[in-house]
Parts: sequence; C-alpha cells; structure tokens
Amino acid sequence: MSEIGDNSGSRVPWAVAVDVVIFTVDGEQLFARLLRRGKPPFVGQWALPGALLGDEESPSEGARRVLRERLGMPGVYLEQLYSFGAPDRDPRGRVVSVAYFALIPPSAEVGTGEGTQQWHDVRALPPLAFDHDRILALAHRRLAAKLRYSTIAFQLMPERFTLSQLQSVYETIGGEALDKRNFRKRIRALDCIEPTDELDRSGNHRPARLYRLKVPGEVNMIR
Amino acid sequence: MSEIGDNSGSRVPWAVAVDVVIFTVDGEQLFARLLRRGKPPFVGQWALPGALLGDEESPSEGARRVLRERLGMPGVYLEQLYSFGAPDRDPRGRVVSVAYFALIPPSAEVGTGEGTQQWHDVRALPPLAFDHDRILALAHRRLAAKLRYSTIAFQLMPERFTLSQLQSVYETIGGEALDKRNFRKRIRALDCIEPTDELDRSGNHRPARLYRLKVPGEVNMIR
DNA sequence: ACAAAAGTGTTGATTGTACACCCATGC
DNA sequence: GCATGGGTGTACAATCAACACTTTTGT
Repeated sequence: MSEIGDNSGSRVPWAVAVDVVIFTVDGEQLFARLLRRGKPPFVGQWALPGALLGDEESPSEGARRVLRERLGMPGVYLEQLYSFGAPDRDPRGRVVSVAYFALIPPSAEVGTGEGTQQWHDVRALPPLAFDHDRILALAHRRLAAKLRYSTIAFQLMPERFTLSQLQSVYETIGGEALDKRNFRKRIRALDCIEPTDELDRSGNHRPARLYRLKVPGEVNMIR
Repeated sequence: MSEIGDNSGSRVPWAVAVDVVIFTVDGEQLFARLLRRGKPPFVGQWALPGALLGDEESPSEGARRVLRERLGMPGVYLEQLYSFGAPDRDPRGRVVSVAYFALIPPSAEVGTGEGTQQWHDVRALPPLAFDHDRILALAHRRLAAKLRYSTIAFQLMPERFTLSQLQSVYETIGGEALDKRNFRKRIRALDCIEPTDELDRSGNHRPARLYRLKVPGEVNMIR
C-alpha cells in the first residue's frame, strides 16, 4: 500500500512541467509555435514552449504564465491535453509534463522571443526535442476532433471575420474541403455568431459580410 | 525563461501520484471503488485508490500497479482522465496527481483490501478526501459522454451478456431510459458483438440470447 | 466585359424516433 | 393460465449531402 511516506526513499529529484501547444491558423496553414532550444539537452532543436511549475502554481496557472511570458497573450483559449511522464522522457531527470493546447487568433501580434521562436506549419515540422512530437500530434488530433462537436474553431478567428475565412479554418484543420452552402447552414444553426454592418472590401470581387461572436470567449459543446 | 535549472531554487519536495476511479455496474447502479484512509490526513474518510509514482514508473504503469495491488486486476480498461495539481490539494506537500479511470466487468471477483475498500453507488457518495470528489465527478461525466460515441460500455460487461443487460448498463450510466427496439438496432449496427449459442435461463420468463464481443478489449470510436 | 469570390434553396438519402404485439419460460 | 421479461418491424420526422446560378465588386 503506497502512501506518501513511501516515496521518501526516492533519491530522484522530481519536477513537474507544463508544455503548451500553441496553434494559430493563417492562410491555408495550421501553425504551431516552436522555440529553438539554447541549452542542453537537445541544443538547437525545436521544442514546445514550456516551463517548470513554480512552488505555488497550479498547472493551468503555469500554462497561462507560458502564454504570457512567451507570447504576451495570457487571455486566449487554453485546455489541458494530456500528461506525459515516461521515466526517460527527459535525460536530465524525472520530469512529468502536463501538456496544454492553446488557440490564438491570426491577427494577434505576438512577442518574438528574440527570434528564437517561430511559427511552423504542422504539416512540415522539424524534429522536436523530448517527446514533443507526440504531444503535438495528440494536440492536432484533439483539435481536429473538437471541430466536429464544439465551437472551438471560433477561438482561432479574429474579432471580425467573414464566413469564407471561417470555412477556410475548418477546412485547414479538418483537412478536407467543405460545401459552402451546407457549411453556412450549419454555422447559422449554431446561432453563436451575428452579422456586423461592416464589409470586407479587400479582393477584386464582391465584398464579404463581417461577422462576430455573440458571446466572445464561449465554447459550446454541440448536441 | 524557465528552464529546468531554474527550479533548483524549489525548497518544496514534489511528488507525482496517480489516482484511479474504478467503475463497475451491477444491477441498476454505477459503483466506484473507494478506500477508507487509515493515515492522516483525512483519516477515516473515503478516497480514491492511488499511489505515488515510483522512480522508474510511468503514470500508466503506476495506474496499472494500483489496479493490481488493490484489486488483483491489472488487465482491465484504463484511460487517462486529467491531471490535478493545485498547490494546496494535499496538505502534506506538493503532489500533482494524474487521474485515470478504469472499467471492470461486474462478475469480477475483486480483492477486498482487508475490508478497507468498498463499492459505492455514485449517486450517494460519502465526502471524499483531497479533491477526489472533483476527480470522480469528472470521471463520471467523461464515462457518460463516451457512451455516446464509443463502444466503451462493453468494457463493463462480463464475457457473455444479454442485450437487456447491455441496455441496462447504458441506461444506468446515461441516466435515462432507452427504447428497446431502437437500442438493439443501434447495437447491431455497431457490428461488434455476435450471438453465442447459449441462453440465459435465469428468471421466470423466456430465456435470453447471450452475446459476446467479436474483438475482446477493443474500443471503437463511432463515426 | 471579365475575373473572382460572395451569397443563396431545393431535393433525395440517411438517420433517428416513436410505437405495440407475440413468444418462451417458470410457477 | 398467468406473470415476466425476450424478442421483433414500420412509419414519420429530422438531419445530412449533393448540387448551380446570380450578385457585386475591381480592373
């Protein structure tokens, strides 16, 4: 029967980390934010932004801190993904990582991290440090799955957006083309966006109506 | 920029635990396995079975160990649920817990743990130690949600079962009555069970056909 | 006038839901 | 023969999927 006393025999220093998969969509591409490592191990390799948890910090607070420190954007959509704790996942010692994923809108101007951070197209990722490739792949699967039964995609939109932009986000993440009329019918049925009186007049064609969320920040489960 | 070196300032001893919500269904009730605590804190209160992770143990291995040590049943359905790490969740120190949930079939004869363990109807739970009430509530929600889009319910069935028993499991977890004919149609469409040539002859009525899983242990996502 | 994307409804297929009676057994 | 749960099909409603043309702008 294990109790907390039993672990006093542990001579391994334990640490708990958070790693955050930060997604954004731009053009027809889904991007994840990666950080080039400056210290061993995995020097020079790309990794997810992360941090060790502070003594008085919950995992979600740690993830928010990563968003604040790395992007200057604490107030975005954030969701716990999965925890990774294989004994050999960090060569420096025993680190259990609670992984999160975050969604940020495309227009957001984001801190550069002195050029050590970059957006990477998730279809062409470099090799990643630690088990971060598995974490990112899981986040990608979860994001694609949640498109089908939640309104999470709106978290990737700017404040005002056209229905074509929204459809493009769905198509980019889901990886398949959607029918324009059926898509608009579906979105209308969700009843969570409303037209503004503004139009998007970029492009050599008929201007597009701009919409906005009725309740910013809300994510609904469908059905 | 937090790196692993930064945490060397931590004067708090960290530990990582697993807690396992173990469900079974019997009769018309959903039960969770609880353990009466013999040591402080929360002496005498009920808690989820759990353990601190060993130095060479992954979280899932730790959860399997809990199943083996507490129930003598390592080979059941097990899924990571969520991680809980509020700084004050354990009064003894900093413990981050990776929660799992497990499903066991009803006929399974399970170790008693010297009478300190008991099945509890989830609709009438005692107060639980730590944040275990939140963990259990989340596990319950997740289980109910997964009924709708996976074949996870079969993990709660004995090797041979009748369609009425299966329907009763769905009704018990989902909390609502289902139409018998529509239920059978749905299950047949899943194409993952097959009739045996045996009948269940208990009860003063027409015997019921016994079915079994086509691929034992497999859990499919629907759609 | 032409190119380019915006915008808009209808039809048929599929899926889900409601619903009632006969069957085989034990007592 | 009666009580008990086992077992089966059909009709309607709702949802989903396929599909083409007109509109408005910039050049």
